[in-house]
Amino acid sequence: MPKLDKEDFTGAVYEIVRMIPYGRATSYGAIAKAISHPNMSRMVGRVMGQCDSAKSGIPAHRVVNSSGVLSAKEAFGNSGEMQRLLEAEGITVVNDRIKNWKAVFWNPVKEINL
DNA sequence: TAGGTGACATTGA
DNA sequence: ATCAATGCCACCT
Repeated sequence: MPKLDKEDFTGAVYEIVRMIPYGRATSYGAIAKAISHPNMSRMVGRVMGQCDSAKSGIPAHRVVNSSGVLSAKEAFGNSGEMQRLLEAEGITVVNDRIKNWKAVFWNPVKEINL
């Protein structure tokens, strides 16, 4: 398995997030697993927080926690910006939670190994 | 250099 | 639904 430096880890996370299809979303843990680091969900979150989603072209709004809750919305400059972006893609969000999360969830591991 | 604290989490009770 | 325990890394003192 590939040994990832912190920069490589960051880059890997970026790639995964960019792969997320329109109208879908995934979780931090899923991304961590996708790069062979099942316990680094929080690091993924940290990377997302540091990355400038708008500038990097990374749809960070498609990344939520395992329950489909928008934990990161405040990182978008707050005020439901994240929710708005998701709804713009056809994802329904209620009380900071993605509706029908099970169906919206996108599994990166499947796509990568494929 | 070493140690302590925090983080966009996850899981189980 | 809410609370507590766990674990890994990055950053600051």
